[in-house]
Amino acid sequence: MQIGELARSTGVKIETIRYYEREQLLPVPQRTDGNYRLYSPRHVEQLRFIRYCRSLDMSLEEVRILIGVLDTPSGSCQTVNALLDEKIVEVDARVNELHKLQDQLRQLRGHCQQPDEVKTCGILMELNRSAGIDKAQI
Amino acid sequence: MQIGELARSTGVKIETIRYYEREQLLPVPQRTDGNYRLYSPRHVEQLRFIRYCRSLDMSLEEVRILIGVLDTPSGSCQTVNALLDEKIVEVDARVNELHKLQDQLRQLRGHCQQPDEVKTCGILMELNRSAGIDKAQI
DNA sequence: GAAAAGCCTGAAGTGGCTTCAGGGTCAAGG
DNA sequence: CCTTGACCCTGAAGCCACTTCAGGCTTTTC
Repeated sequence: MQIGELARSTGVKIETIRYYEREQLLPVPQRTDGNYRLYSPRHVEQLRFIRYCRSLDMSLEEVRILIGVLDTPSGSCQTVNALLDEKIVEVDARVNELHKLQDQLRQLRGHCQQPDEVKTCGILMELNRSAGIDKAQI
Repeated sequence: MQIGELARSTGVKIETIRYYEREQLLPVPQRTDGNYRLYSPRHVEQLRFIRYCRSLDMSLEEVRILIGVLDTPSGSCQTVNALLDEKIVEVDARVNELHKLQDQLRQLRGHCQQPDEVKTCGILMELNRSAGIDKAQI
């Protein structure tokens, strides 16, 4: 299968596939006489694995580590556990941050009910006020 | 006040301040005879404004727009409202995504209770399985 | 007068891609 | 046989919001 079909069947852009190869996340594929890349089912599998990990918010470096772990089946899976635990903590923290952000944004939006002149706009006044006291809050 | 003091009093790195100047988010400051930047209280205010907007997840481009709006006090604040509404939608969407992600990560973590060999690790098996059926889910 | 602290510039690096410029290859149709 | 169009190739640059680095000047302190 060549790169276009791999791209279609995984929903990953051609450029991204080539990028993963450069980054050594995908094994170097065979080539045709015309220098086209030729992929095996193994590549499809690995590309899906990468994208699934990415959808779990893992960095490419983390995916690289996981692939390394997968390639040494007799080792311990400690690394995997640690990585996942850390990720869970990170995501929880980010969710908390975003919840606070939601509150702030909605509160800010409440300051301007009807469009008005800039100089009397409640949002802009509030933005400036908050920026001023920001340091005190922290 | 020179750049170091501005940095200390706002908690923004010196390099970041210079970067904002290059990006035209901060007005060009005066200089001393020795070519050191000299900032006024106006700069402190504007820098705080920028950082507060950034803490609300706005891009520098959006901050640039807001600063532009602030500089024309007689205009309408429609832009501000629109920008904020859009931001609220974005953040809500991101929170929903992250909630799903939390579920997935915790479920995945549940597959490995005690550290074991890679080849029998529930997490890695699950990761591979999920990657495989991922397309079907979507 | 020398060391240390502070400041300057321009360029390059970060991550995870995307886009661009300028080509080569291959199958189908005229 | 030739051309058109779909498909593929490479290397370099662009994106965002900074950060880091290399190499050098200025000011303060001892």
